[in-house]
Amino acid sequence: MLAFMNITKALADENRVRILMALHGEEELCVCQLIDLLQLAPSTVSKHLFILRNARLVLGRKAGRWMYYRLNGAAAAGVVKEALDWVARSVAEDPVIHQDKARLAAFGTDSAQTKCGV
Amino acid sequence: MLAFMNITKALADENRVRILMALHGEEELCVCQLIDLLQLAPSTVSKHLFILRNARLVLGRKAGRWMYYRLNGAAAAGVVKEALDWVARSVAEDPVIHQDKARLAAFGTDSAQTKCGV
DNA sequence: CCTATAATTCGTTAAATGGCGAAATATGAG
DNA sequence: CTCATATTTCGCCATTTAACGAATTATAGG
Repeated sequence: MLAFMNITKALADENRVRILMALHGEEELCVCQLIDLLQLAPSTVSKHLFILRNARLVLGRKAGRWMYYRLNGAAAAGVVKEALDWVARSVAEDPVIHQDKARLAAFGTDSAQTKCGV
Repeated sequence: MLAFMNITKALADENRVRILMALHGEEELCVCQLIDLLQLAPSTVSKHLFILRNARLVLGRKAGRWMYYRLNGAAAAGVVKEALDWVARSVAEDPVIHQDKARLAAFGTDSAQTKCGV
């Protein structure tokens, strides 16, 4: 029950759902990209990522100075996988999510914004 | 997004998950049975039910002095149905939920506890 | 070694949440 | 009508949560 409640609590925040959906489109993203996307303080985004990691919804990989996050996919428990699928199906068409995807695509082509060498 | 966040916020409380799972086993339950199950003040349970109803996870039916609640099943939107299925699959084996089911079954046979004529 | 940068941890603050009891509402019984 | 009962609404309090900035940690580069 604890693991399940960690997941539902993690999903009960719009910014964390936006993070999950941003990762749903991309292979992985570094923290600075998520900071740029959500327009929140680095410490705030870091805490959100801690909560998502704690719920096993995302996985982190450290590479030099940068920390990359991705969805917990194949290795994830059934509960986690189903949660991620449900979220993706439910908000894929949402305007906020679409806007985020467009913004992320812009980062990709705009070399000035690409700080972390992605 | 608002509707989806209403669902995730509704699921982010253990007592509300217990209510959903109690309803998953039974056709419908009246508020007094849920009060007895959760051992919470009537006003507290009522607020939880409001939140679940607001998220469209449950439906209410008034019958005389009693209010009966049931899961929002066939009539529910896809998001809601998938949420309920995910919850059921995820916590069906949880000891707390099992205990609740046993307790509910006891209510059924113990006529002293059965206040609302079910 | 020293500096700059990415990310996290810590401490604080404002807002949201869950709990209760009291009061209000609605309905059935006498 | 009046009383008792089931439920909800309201007001309050304690706890949790999301946000920030400052301080800390880790790493790359000069």
